[in-house]
Amino acid sequence: MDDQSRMLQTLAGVNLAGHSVQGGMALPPPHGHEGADGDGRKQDIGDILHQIMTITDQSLDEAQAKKHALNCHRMKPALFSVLCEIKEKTGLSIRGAQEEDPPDPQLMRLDNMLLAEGVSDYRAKLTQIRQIYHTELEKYEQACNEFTTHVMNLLREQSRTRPISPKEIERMVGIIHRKFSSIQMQLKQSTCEAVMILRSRFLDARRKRRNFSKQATEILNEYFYSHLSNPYPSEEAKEELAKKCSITVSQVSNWFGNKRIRITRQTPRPHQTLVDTLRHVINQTGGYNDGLGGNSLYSPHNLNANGGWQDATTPSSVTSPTEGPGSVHSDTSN
DNA sequence: ATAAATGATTGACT
DNA sequence: AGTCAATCATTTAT
Repeated sequence: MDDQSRMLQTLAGVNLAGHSVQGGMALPPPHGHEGADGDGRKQDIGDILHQIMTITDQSLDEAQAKKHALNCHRMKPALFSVLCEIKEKTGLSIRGAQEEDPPDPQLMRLDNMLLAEGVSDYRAKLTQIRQIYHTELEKYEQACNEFTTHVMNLLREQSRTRPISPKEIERMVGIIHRKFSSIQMQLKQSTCEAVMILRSRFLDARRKRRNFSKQATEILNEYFYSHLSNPYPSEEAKEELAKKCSITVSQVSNWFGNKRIRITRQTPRPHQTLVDTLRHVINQTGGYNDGLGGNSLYSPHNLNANGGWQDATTPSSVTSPTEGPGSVHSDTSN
C-alpha cells in the first residue's frame, strides 16, 4: 500500500519532469517549438487549458471566415448537394478516427485509483478536468468537421476554374485530419499531464507540513511543561489548545504525542543529556511555571526512564483525565 | 551540504 | 479510542 503510493509518486514525478505520458496510449510528442525539455510542463493546469482554448478559438475563427465567404457565394446551393455525399464519406471517417480512444485507458486507470482513494477534493478537481476535456474534444470535432467541409467546398468550387482532381481533394482532407488529430493529441496529452500534476500534488500534500507558529508552539509548550506530571490533556483541553493555536485537535494530539516521546527519548544529539535538553528547551522558551505545585520543572525522576508518566504515581495536583470521545487521526485542514 | 528539529503517518498494544 | 514507538518527509539551523 505504502509502496504503491510511493511508486505512484515516483511515477508522477518522472512524468512531470521527464517526457510525455506513456500509458495506455502511445502519445507522440507534440509537434512543435519547444526544443528543450519541458517548458510547457512547468505551466500549470490553467495555462495548459487556456492554451488549448486559444488554439480552438483560432481554428473556429478561421473556419468562420471561410464559412462567411462561402455563404456569400452564388454557387453555394449547387455545391452543397455535391458536398453532402462527400460529407457522408469523410464524416464517417472523422468520427471513426475520433471515437477510437477518447475513453483513454490511462484516464480510466487514474479514475479507478481516484475512486479507490476516495478523496473528495481530488475527485472534484479531476471531474472538472475531465469535463473540460470532453468539452474541448467536442469543440475540436465540430471545428474539424466544419473546416473540412468548407475547405472542400472551396476546392470543389475552384475545380471549375482550375484542374483539381478528386484525389487531390481527398489528399487535402487527409492533411486536415492529420493536422486536427495532432492537435487532439496535444489536448489529450495536456489533460493527462494535468491529471498527473493534480495527483502528484495530492500525494505531496499528504506529507507536506508547516511548522506551527512560534506563538502556537509557545502555548503548547506552556501547557506541556505546566502539566509535566501528567501531560495528557483531556479532550476539552485539547480543543481549547487547538482553538488558541489555530490548529486542529488532531494536531494537538500529534504534538503531545511527539512531545512526550521526544522529551523522554534518548536521542537528543549524541552528547547531550536529557537534562541538558530540557534546560535548552526552557532557555529557549523562557521557562514555564508549573501551574500546579511550581515544583518539578522537568526533574528527570518525574519521567521514569521508560517513559511512563502513568507509572510515576504523581501526587494529586492532576486534573482528572476526563477523556472524552473523538480525536481522529490525520487532519489536514489548512 | 549536512544535521537537527518537527509535524504527520503507521502499526501494535491495551 | 488513545497512546507509544518507529519512521517518513519536510523545514530549519549549522
